[in-house]
Amino acid sequence: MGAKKARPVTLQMIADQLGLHVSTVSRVLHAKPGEGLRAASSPTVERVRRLADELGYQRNPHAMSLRTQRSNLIGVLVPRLSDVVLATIYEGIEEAAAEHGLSTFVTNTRDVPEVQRARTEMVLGRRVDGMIFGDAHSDSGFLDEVAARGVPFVLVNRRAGGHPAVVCDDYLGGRMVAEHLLEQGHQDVAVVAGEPYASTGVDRTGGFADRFREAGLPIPEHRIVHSRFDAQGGRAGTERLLATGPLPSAVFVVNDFGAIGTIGALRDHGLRVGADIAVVGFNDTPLAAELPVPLTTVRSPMREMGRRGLRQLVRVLAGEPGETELLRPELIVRASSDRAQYERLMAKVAG
Amino acid sequence: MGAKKARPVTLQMIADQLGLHVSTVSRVLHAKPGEGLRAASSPTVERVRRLADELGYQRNPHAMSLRTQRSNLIGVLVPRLSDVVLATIYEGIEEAAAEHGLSTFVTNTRDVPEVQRARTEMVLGRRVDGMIFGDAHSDSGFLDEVAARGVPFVLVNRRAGGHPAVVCDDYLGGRMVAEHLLEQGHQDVAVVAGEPYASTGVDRTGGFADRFREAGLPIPEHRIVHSRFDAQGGRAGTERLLATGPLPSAVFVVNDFGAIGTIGALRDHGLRVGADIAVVGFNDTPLAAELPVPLTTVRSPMREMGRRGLRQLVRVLAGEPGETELLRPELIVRASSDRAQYERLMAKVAG
DNA sequence: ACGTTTGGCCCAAACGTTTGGGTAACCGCG
DNA sequence: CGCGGTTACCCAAACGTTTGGGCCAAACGT
Repeated sequence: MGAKKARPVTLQMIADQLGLHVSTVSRVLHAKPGEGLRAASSPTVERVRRLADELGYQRNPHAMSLRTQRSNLIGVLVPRLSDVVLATIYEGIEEAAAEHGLSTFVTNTRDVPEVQRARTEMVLGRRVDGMIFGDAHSDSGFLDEVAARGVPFVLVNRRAGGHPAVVCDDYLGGRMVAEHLLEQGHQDVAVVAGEPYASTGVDRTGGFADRFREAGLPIPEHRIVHSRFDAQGGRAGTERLLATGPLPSAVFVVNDFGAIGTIGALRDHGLRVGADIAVVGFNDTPLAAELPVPLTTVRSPMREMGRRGLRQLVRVLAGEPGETELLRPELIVRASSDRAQYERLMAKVAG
Repeated sequence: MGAKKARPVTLQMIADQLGLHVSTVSRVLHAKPGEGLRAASSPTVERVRRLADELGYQRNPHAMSLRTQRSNLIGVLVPRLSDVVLATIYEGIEEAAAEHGLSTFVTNTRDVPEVQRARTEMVLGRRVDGMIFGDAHSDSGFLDEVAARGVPFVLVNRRAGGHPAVVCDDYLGGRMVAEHLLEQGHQDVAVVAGEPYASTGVDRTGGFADRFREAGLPIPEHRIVHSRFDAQGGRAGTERLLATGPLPSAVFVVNDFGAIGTIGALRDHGLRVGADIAVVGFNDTPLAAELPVPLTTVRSPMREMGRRGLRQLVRVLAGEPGETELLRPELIVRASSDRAQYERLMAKVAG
């Protein structure tokens, strides 16, 4: 039979064993360099330190949180963690949090406003020091309320209402895609634009449309459809596009997973991606490169976004003002929209 | 300017405002039905309840944890959350946890033993009530230690060393795939078997190989390669397979993401999945159905696995013995390995 | 020689709960 | 009228820290 779970070591035990007072031990073990210098003589400090890690002392976080009114906990809300984009951002957050001695709670809101509210309350009930929202909706009413309550937070992934946010420069990303398609000679293009409440899709679409307008090729209304961010959404959006007019020569789907759905829908209509029609996604998720016809997409620094989001939050917690950061995207051209690459690919398959 | 962050409401405040003692308020608000019935008269109970939610009272979890030595927190370790399989399992865990009034910490270990150790210590340092490991290695030394320390835990995703676990019946899943390929007439098959320390890959491969052996077609050593669980791994494993002999007629990749890499590698070699070679994955991740040639795979109840894992942990926390559960997988046949479906698909594209 | 500093530590309160044990007032009952 | 039993509370300790304020003795300054 295993060891019973022994009662954890406390400052008190250490103090008793050394004939010291608990406050002394506390200062020795936890005082930041600079204060608490006169807490104990250096031989005493040594004895305390030695005994502490001999016994495997670990500070009780509940007692500490209770006393200091600081939990070193932060809450993270995302639409869904099974979306690899959000999962990767969260990995960045968690990684950086650990480096700062913080722990994170993360939870799904499925983009449902009531769930966002409920989960926020529950997270706040856990007395987190701050929050990170990855699921902001552009009508920022809810976030305004949270801000008004004095809860420190930052946004990642999506921006909203001028709250401090760390996001990809989605507008620029959209422009880059447009630029690329223009270079490839496309004149009649369409967009599967994602959810209208998410700045990601809106900004990507905005940049894309602006660039085409500047090129004298404004994109008509009916060439832009909204959809969910998953494969099903991409598929449905694409079906709608195909139903409402002649075939465009290229389609920009604001999300790689949506693009997968688009590719499926095109296939169902007997269309060959890369030959009959160009497709471009966004985010450069790992599967983009591996598709039978590799997908052109825009790489967004997701992990870095998480890391920086956390760093911003730490700043806010320290009382500094939160800043908004725009991270630079990078266009990754592959066969789904590049004639030359496509030809080479086909040559290989045929050969 | 927003409201300053008001000091949260405490039992004390409620008690003072009502001329009651804090202990009375505590019992009124938190006593389980059955005890504390005689804590207060029903008009008093009413007054307390009303005031409490008028002021928006929320119990301070740190104070409670400190006093009761129970944190209602559980720690979850996974290889990586950006793997949609683990993310989905975690969603199940988190969902069920919320229903039980528990909160979860989750963190990545990247399957690196030192990281597993370090993160476990950090999680335990947060005084969680129990843990769920999704990253067990089959040499279960580390987990044995954790168990010996009296930490309550259960495993999900991968089993190891007889510790209570909730996993897919991977062996059966492997057999199902073999059965299917045998029916399709395959005689020379290969396996991309994943990491050798993960029971998932090992069991799937085991079931698959056993069934083929029973059919009188034992799979030679060189037809089984190990690899990482991601697309890169699948690609690398497949390259090795292709380099070491004649082309097999089918390849079983123990993970959908690996299969994506396999498909990419095959494409690079000018091979058409579904025509020149059959491919089967595992897990039925959302993209499997949406691939240009939809992927045959085995559906494993990932979310349910998470939910049940948490339920097992709750049982263990209640002092009952933890049980191991095997969840039933389901074969999903698609065009990547089914001649008829493939023909139909091609007919549509051509037509 | 005597006041002042400072080094090295102790004291005690406080953070917000929970919980085992009171204790008055009241009721019913014989 | 006296007594046991409720009913409706209150009391206080405890959980493990942190932190502002002591206090005593030794070292220092003049």
